[in-house]
Amino acid sequence: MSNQPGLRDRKKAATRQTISDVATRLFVERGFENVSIDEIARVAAVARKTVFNYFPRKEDLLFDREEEGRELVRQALVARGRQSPIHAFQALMRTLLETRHPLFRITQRPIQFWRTVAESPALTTHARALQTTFAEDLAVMLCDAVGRPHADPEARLAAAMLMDTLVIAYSEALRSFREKRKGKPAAAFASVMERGFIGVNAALAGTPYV
Amino acid sequence: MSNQPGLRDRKKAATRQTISDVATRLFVERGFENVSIDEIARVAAVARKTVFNYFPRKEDLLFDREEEGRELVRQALVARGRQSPIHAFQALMRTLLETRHPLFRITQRPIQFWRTVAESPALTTHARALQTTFAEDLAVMLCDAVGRPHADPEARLAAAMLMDTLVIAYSEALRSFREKRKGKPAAAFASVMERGFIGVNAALAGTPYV
DNA sequence: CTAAATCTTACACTTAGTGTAAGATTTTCC
DNA sequence: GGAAAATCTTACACTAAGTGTAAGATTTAG
Repeated sequence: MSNQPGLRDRKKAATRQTISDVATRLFVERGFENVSIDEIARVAAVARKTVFNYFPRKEDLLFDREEEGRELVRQALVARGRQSPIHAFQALMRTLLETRHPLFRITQRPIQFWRTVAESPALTTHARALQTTFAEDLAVMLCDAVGRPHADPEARLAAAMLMDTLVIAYSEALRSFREKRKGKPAAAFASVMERGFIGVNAALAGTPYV
Repeated sequence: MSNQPGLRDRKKAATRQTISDVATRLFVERGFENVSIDEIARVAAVARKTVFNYFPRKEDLLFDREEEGRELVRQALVARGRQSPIHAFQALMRTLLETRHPLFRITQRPIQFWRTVAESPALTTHARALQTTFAEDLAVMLCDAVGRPHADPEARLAAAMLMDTLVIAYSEALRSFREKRKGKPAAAFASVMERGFIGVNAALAGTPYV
């Protein structure tokens, strides 16, 4: 089963990457609404339809790395041993922050990225939708971890609160980075995160999730 | 200053209502994506552009009563006396539930409404965006109540968690209504709500909000 | 090397949403 | 009561996102 990528797959990956790179650059430079798919296709030297082949919606051109975080959490939940799922999740987040994982690292790139998002209503809406989708997926993972049906409201509550916590903590880290003075971004992140975790643990007390 | 509505305003209100009614009926009957603005304009006997005059986006044709809840919360927060803002908010929600306020009442109409939303990706996304917007507005109100700057992460955390709680509680009430057997919807609502409130109060302990 | 599978492309089409200016109606003010 | 100002509706033209289809090009399999 030594399945090397093959020429076709390599070309596809290259095309996809080219389109994504061109689009991201143009969006950051000139704003999401001021760049048309036609222009992206032209600059990437590809047909308009090809852009839609890889990215069904215009917003997908920018948000292209969602699966990473999901997979990280999934792994941590299956390998959690005797820990409760929520504690495993919280431990993972603390580890990612302390080890300066790329997803949590604050540099100029994410600053630019999120400024571009904030300046576009469509992108802001899409980011919110992604957050909710992620929370729903997390809820399903939590249900699976304790063997409850997928619609369990306790899991949904936990997942939603955890995502809120992380999103707000991250946005505080970004702000702390922009306003140089007040301490390190990681400290701002941890401060909000620990407060949120306290809330989640209290809300879920007495359930198998915590 | 006895400013009665006047003919023009009455006509405007009537036109707006007609368009909204026609649109809602068609969406519920045939699905959001299967009804075009052209058709709504035709059935409502109005120009296409007039539809956009009243409802800038297609989604706005369905979500037309957002301001009510906001105003309810605003009132409760200014008239809260010596209560903390979060307790005032929670007390308001309990009252609305116990007094069977229209916004919380579960009948066939909201069931249909939310089924229509659930069947359309665009509407689902829009509903999520509205939830987040509401949470942000609530955060600002909380900040104002205790005299802190608007971006305070503690207020944002509290507001986001409160909104999650209410949305999930409401969706459980809807479900309890659909699956007749298990108890009254209000009980399902209260159960999730009280759990969420415990979490929020724990997360915000030690702050002026609680 | 040929045939099947797959990717890219060109073309045509639907629909959301915007801009503009002209026509119709309401309000205001003399 | 009537003319002018303000406002609403409408027609028209336009941009851009997103979809469907079928033909051409390229890679893969046998």
